[in-house]
Amino acid sequence: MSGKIESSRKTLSGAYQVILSVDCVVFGYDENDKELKILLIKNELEEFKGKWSLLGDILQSKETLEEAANRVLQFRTGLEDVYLEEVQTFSKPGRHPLGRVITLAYYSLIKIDDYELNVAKLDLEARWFNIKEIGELAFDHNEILAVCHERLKQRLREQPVGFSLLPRHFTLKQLQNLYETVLEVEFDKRNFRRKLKNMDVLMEKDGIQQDVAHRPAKLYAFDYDKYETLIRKGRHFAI
Amino acid sequence: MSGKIESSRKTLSGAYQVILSVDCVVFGYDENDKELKILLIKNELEEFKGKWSLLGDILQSKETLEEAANRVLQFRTGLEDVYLEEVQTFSKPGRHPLGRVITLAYYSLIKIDDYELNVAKLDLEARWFNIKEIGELAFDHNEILAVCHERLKQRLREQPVGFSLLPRHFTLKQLQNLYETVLEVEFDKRNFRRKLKNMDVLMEKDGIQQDVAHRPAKLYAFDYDKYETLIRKGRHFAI
DNA sequence: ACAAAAGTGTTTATTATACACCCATGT
DNA sequence: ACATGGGTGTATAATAAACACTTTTGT
Repeated sequence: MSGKIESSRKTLSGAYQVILSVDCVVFGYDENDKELKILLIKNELEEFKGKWSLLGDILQSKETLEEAANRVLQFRTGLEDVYLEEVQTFSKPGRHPLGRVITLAYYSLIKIDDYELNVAKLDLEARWFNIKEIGELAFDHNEILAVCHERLKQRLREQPVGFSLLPRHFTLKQLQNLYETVLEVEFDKRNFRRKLKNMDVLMEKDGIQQDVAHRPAKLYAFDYDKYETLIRKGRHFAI
Repeated sequence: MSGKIESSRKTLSGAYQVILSVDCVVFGYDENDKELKILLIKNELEEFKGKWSLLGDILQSKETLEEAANRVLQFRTGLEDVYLEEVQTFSKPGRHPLGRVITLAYYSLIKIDDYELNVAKLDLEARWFNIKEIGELAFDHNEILAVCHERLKQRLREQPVGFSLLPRHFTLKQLQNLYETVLEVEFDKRNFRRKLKNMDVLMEKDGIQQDVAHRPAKLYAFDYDKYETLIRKGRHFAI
């Protein structure tokens, strides 16, 4: 490795340049199958014929990386204002067969129902995959997926991000199912509910669950103001 | 923002390219003054005359970003194998006055004593600054510093990274001082020691503190094997 | 003998865990 | 009436927090 330091120069002319891309692991939670899913598209490069890829694109000149990631999400899902978090770079010199492309991995959480509403309009070649049944992806996307999945699990335990995967109104059982599925653990129903009640970050909604063949459950929504109050008190969200 | 998606193309020719740099917030802990310090160098661009900068450089063709960050650290401090963590990108189009330069922020933890040993050899224009007395830096480096400082505090609470800021052998008081300085809180001595004892991640060393005008304290070192055992048991390091 | 920091236990409050039954609804 | 999931409380264990004195060393 060279020990030379380039930034001592007073001009940028001739400096080594790269193509920067963003790749986004789009997570969705399927309540029927109780599965965590990710959205993939067919890759178009000869080198990766038949393989699936994460949603990505090359950074454009007038946007930040986060804006690029949002643009990709908007284009591929029709959704705006989705939860998006930068994860890390993948910069091995050989990771792209056609040249030096360095990618920034993001993960995103979307309400799978909202997405389904947009599919018809978008005429997509995208598909949802159960995260447990992902084969070999293009590029280093399996590695990116693994890192993002790990990050999601970590965040889910310490930040109120899970609500981004559920409909706006949900039952406590749905919330518990989500946590159990993604974290691959089981929680005691009473303790889980007590924990939520003690943190006091949910608001009760008026309606109740519809069309179920048993006692309908109460509906809740995440209450951001209550969450801020929790944080102001120096407490943390934790499951 | 354009809604076009470029990655559908089957070639990279003509794609928008950028200069990628790494910038590293180098933290050191000064035991005498009980201060968290960072290492800065004089900026050389006309636009930032007299301002100080983080340690950085432009990514070269055959290295990863992490390798670039290590190269910068090696060049500027003479140290290898220092703790280094990727934090986040800074990609606003106008952040560099001479062109589109996107930077990857890292933070690094070094043993300030080791560094001092190397200063003579290196003939550096670098200086340590108390993190509480940082003025206006070049570029968006104040923002980068703030984000990295926040990240350090967070890591210090949940990961055994603090030991990278202390000499290999340290007293429990030194460790507590470090935590109190960086986190800006105070801990009860007995509770702090009990917590460390219960986690069982330290090994006792044979020697004792030298040249102090009071009862000399026992010396300890971080024990990575014990830490791994802790993790294997499903427990976490936390202060 | 004095100064200065090292080292050490107990009590109390808080939080986490384990565990089982009755309730409301649709069929 | 029965099947299905909804909803609730208590006892115990583990962890965190608050708090003060004796010990060892150098001067």
